[in-house]
Amino acid sequence: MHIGELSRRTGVSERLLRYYEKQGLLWPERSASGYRHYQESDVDTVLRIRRLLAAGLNTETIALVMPCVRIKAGNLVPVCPEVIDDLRRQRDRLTQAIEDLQASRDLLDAALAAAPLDLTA
Amino acid sequence: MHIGELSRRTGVSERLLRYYEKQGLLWPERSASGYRHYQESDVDTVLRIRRLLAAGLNTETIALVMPCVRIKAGNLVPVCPEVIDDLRRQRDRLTQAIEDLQASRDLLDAALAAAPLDLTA
DNA sequence: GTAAAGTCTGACATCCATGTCAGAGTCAAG
DNA sequence: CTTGACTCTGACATGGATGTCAGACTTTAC
Repeated sequence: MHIGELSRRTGVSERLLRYYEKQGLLWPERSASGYRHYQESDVDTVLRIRRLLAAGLNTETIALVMPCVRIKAGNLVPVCPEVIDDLRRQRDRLTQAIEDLQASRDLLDAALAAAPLDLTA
Repeated sequence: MHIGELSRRTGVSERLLRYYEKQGLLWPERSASGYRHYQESDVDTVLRIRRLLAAGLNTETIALVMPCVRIKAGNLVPVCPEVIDDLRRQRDRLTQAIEDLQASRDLLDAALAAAPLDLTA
């Protein structure tokens, strides 16, 4: 599909889709005339990118994990031995981020629990 | 304590402490001469702010939750019923982010598991 | 073959979280 | 008092994610 359709289907502007590509998060094929051509799976990829961004990761970090994610999804398995260390570090960073988010959520839960239950009573 | 000590104890620059105040995340008292005077509990507050920022929240959102958190910590309980919905939404967003990060981490784990174990052999 | 819609690149603009610096006032130790 | 460390405000700067616009080319529909 072309960029317009991907934009419509993901709700992400064409501008950003091109930006993500420049940051190494997407690698659409190009037609002879230069038009970007995306796979069906890119819809999912873009949504995943958006969630990771919303979770506080930057494009550089996301770029690190995307290729392996893709390869795993495509069942090509063993991949990029030279980035194994990067992956391990990334995994640890993800773990830290998860813990932080959980702590934050606990905080919110506590605040909600402290709120009056009879709001409109 | 003054801003310098708070900065040292939290590792957050004075510049940012003033910025957070301007964004409504901190409300230190002021001495007659205008010096900011922070509570012990502000050390914790600042660390919490940092975690929330790292988790992808912006200062505006954090400002929304901080009063409730503070009141909860201080046991003053009932607070801001009008932001309850915001808090719930925020919590759901965090849950979503957590799940996505976990999914990403699982993918990384799978990729790592598929990697050759005899890298240097 | 022409018009409309879609796409390309590249530039400029904005918002947010930060850094840095300057000039002026405050405080504490000698 | 004076000096040095600390603080205040305000301005300018930057990097990252994003918007918008312009000018040129491509594709599709008639």
